[in-house]
Amino acid sequence: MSMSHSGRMDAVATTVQRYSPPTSGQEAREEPCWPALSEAPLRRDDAETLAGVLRAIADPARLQLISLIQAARGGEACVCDLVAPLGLSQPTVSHHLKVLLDAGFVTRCRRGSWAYYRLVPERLAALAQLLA
Amino acid sequence: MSMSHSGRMDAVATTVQRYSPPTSGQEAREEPCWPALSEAPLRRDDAETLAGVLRAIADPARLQLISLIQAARGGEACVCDLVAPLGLSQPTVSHHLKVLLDAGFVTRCRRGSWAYYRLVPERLAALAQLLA
DNA sequence: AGTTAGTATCGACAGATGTCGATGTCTCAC
DNA sequence: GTGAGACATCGACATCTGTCGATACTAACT
Repeated sequence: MSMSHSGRMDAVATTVQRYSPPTSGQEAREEPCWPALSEAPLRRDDAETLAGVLRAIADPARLQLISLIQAARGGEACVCDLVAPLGLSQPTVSHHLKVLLDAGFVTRCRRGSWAYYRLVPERLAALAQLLA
Repeated sequence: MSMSHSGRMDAVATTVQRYSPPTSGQEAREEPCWPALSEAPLRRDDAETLAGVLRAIADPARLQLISLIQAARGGEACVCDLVAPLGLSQPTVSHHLKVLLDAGFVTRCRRGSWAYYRLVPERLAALAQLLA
């Protein structure tokens, strides 16, 4: 409520469609405010954007990925640590991580030849607040 | 928090797969507790159940339905009131409402030849709490 | 009974999605 | 430079999903 809450979705849309990976590491970006679900009526394009974000986590493999990354030491995990627990092929895991990345639920950080993924808890929190 | 929070998913699963419509009207049922997303690691079947619930609302038409029902007078709306705002055919709207019904996000109550749908706000709230 | 109106179900179809093997890209070690 | 390992991308395929028109069902009203 302290921030402007009436911003439209356009800014969010671009953020969601392709979540720019932090080119140099950290994340220090505005967490966007979606229009609350209780603010009816929801416009069609707002609904599409919101549905896109929800669809990103409406998948068992991706939910397990979120869970695994959160539980990992240091709050980060690389792909090779996630393949076995999921029981899926490496390309498939990479694909799911990319979906989560594009939706802004995780960030990627390359170190050596490994790619470490971390959660963006504010993203989940924002979504939760929106549903409540 | 007052209720037992460590219940497994099995009971939930059946509730989710086919949400028994209140045969005689009211809703007075246990709202199930999913395993929190933060309680890692998430089992595969738990992830599937949770993903199923999320998929039910990860659709623009269904999000708009939720929004429209909530905004309707008396907190309820019949199908004929929802067809026009959504711009979809009546069978399609009926289909989406059934998805929401099966997932427990709405209840149905027939009065005359109309079918009135209401939200189950606890369902959304439970989902929100789970993501946070 | 017949008619009308509101919903639900069915069958079909196009488009989206999850999955994999094969291959490309990048980084490090030798 | 060569090779090996970690990850991403590509192409293909089967399955799932949203959508509609047609039709069946149900309740009210003549």
